Amino acid sequence: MRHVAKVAGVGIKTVSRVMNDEPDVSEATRQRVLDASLRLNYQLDMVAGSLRRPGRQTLSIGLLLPRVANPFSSRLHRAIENALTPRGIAVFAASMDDDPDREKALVAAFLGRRVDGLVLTPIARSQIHTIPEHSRALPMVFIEREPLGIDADAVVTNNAVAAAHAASHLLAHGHTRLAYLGDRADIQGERRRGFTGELERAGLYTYRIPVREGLHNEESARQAALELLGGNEPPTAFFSSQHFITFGVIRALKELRLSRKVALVGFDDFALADMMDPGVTVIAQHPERIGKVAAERLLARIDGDDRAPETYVVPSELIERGSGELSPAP
Amino acid sequence: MRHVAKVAGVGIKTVSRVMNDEPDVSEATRQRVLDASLRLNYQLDMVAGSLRRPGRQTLSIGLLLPRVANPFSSRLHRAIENALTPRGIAVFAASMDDDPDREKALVAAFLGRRVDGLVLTPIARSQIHTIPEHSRALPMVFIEREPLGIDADAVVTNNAVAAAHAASHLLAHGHTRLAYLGDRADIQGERRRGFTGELERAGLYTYRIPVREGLHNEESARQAALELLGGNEPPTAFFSSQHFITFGVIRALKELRLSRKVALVGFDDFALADMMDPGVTVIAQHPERIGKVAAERLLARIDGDDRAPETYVVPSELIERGSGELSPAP
DNA sequence: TTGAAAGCGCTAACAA
DNA sequence: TTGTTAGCGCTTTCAA
Repeated sequence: MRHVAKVAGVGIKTVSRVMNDEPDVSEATRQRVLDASLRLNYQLDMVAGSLRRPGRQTLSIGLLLPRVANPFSSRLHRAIENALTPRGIAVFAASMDDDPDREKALVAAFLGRRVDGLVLTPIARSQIHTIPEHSRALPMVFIEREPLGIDADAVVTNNAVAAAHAASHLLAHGHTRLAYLGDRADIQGERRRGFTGELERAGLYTYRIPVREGLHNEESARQAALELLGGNEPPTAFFSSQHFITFGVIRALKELRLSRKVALVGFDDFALADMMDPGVTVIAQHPERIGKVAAERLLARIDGDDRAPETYVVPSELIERGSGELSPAP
Repeated sequence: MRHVAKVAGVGIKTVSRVMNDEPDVSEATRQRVLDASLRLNYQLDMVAGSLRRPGRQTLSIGLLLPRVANPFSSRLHRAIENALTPRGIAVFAASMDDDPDREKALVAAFLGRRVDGLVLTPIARSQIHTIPEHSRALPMVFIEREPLGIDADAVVTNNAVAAAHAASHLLAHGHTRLAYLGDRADIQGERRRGFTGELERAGLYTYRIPVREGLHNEESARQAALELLGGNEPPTAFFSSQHFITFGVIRALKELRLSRKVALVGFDDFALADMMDPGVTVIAQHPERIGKVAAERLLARIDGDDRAPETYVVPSELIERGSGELSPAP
């Protein structure tokens, strides 16, 4: 920049003004500076600039996802990118892999890079240990789960209501022997409670409803489904709390040729769900909407909004495709 | 940092040494500095540090993907993250949406943030206009396509060979009326040439092979497939150059109840491909492998490797699942 | 409208 | 082993 100033025959501050499109520069000097910067292949250094700028903004944010390659995460990522790119904000993205230590390390890495804000899907039960004290005031938005031990906005799906809806949907089709398959009990507890709560309200003995949690992948979900279907009093309907669990159930049902006999409602929509046989009824979350709301909240906080933190609930949608509308064999 | 130094009663450089785990600090002073930094909630500022470090490394790279939410992109992203996180390098990710202007703007945004390297899946035909002159020497790795107008490493799938393999696979099952459905002719030209080239070698009149390109989404692929199937001399086998085109063909075949009559081989594997009816035969790329190689090349370049750039070819794999093994009706 | 000086938080080089 | 000084490239402040 100093070099450009010299070549253009102006002061260094004038170059800064031109590069940042600040007013009060005569068109003539503007042109001279632009010419010089082009000739010298000059490019403004945002990193150095952020050091002196008030608030030290870096125009970057950190995004902590369960896994960048998981479809829900990546759609969320995209929605957030869409909202931030127009403001010139770049996104650091990282995967946490259900590992609280990794979550903590990644938060530290982003804080060290002086991001202007953080969007995170928390893994750790409480954020007291993941967010160091000196950064509690950093603009932050939590997704999927409200923060514990920290005050910040959150954007969540209506998990309990949606799961209850799935339960009543299956009840309405005549099922009384239902089963719940889920991942981590702490994270997806809302879904389980919504589901079993509704069954209880309907007068079912919930202790007779098998609840299998801690299913971390497609294969363990498949195993769990096979086991239940092989037991006595096998379920006539499944509810799965996550897309890969749904995949496991689909496999189990297909293997046993029960796809058209046993009902299934899965949380999370997925590609080609309607092309399966039968089509898979799902509760579709709206990652695009969730990401958009989260990004907007983050921007508002970055812009100084200091209202009390709120939790925003984004409704999901039950999409009937066949598998959830099967009735139990008489 | 100055503050921590004062509280610990040491020089500022000693604090720097401790925070960066440099040697030659006595355990006693180390502890005093650590105590002080904890008491003051101090956190090292990497942004400021990068300003003075030799080579000005920021420990961040830019990753330019077609779309972060597309499964191929996000798996690639994950593989790159896996290779770079252990080195403490953070990843800026962004979507280009097939828009050369956006590509250029994002490159500029990352360069302005002084990333240590760039991984990109180029959209623009030539990179002369997207990579400004002053950054031609920045460590860079191209994915899916070799760079034009710039010298850099590239990592690609064996597109032509794989597509030729798909062609011979379909020929071996007795097909003579085949069709090719593809996205952008410039980007996926290798696949088309590999496919039609093999048919030519087998003695087919390739001018009679319908080639539909420019299919930008599932719906246009579906339309194209429906049209071909409704014409005279409908194809008995399809080759699709990309996962969403495969989806469109699957839809078209299902609508016409031809899923078990007309063969299909799709480029790119996808979730539940084996659960379709019939299972979908695909050429599976290995984004994990591609990403790993790309990240390793980038790290090598960052570490000063200055050998002549090379193109690395990562083999793909034809996975038989049924749809590609159907024979034409006699 | 323009420019000079100070300093953001840090690390390299060198001195003690 | 420790500390001092200079300066990375920029923007702010303030003076011209």
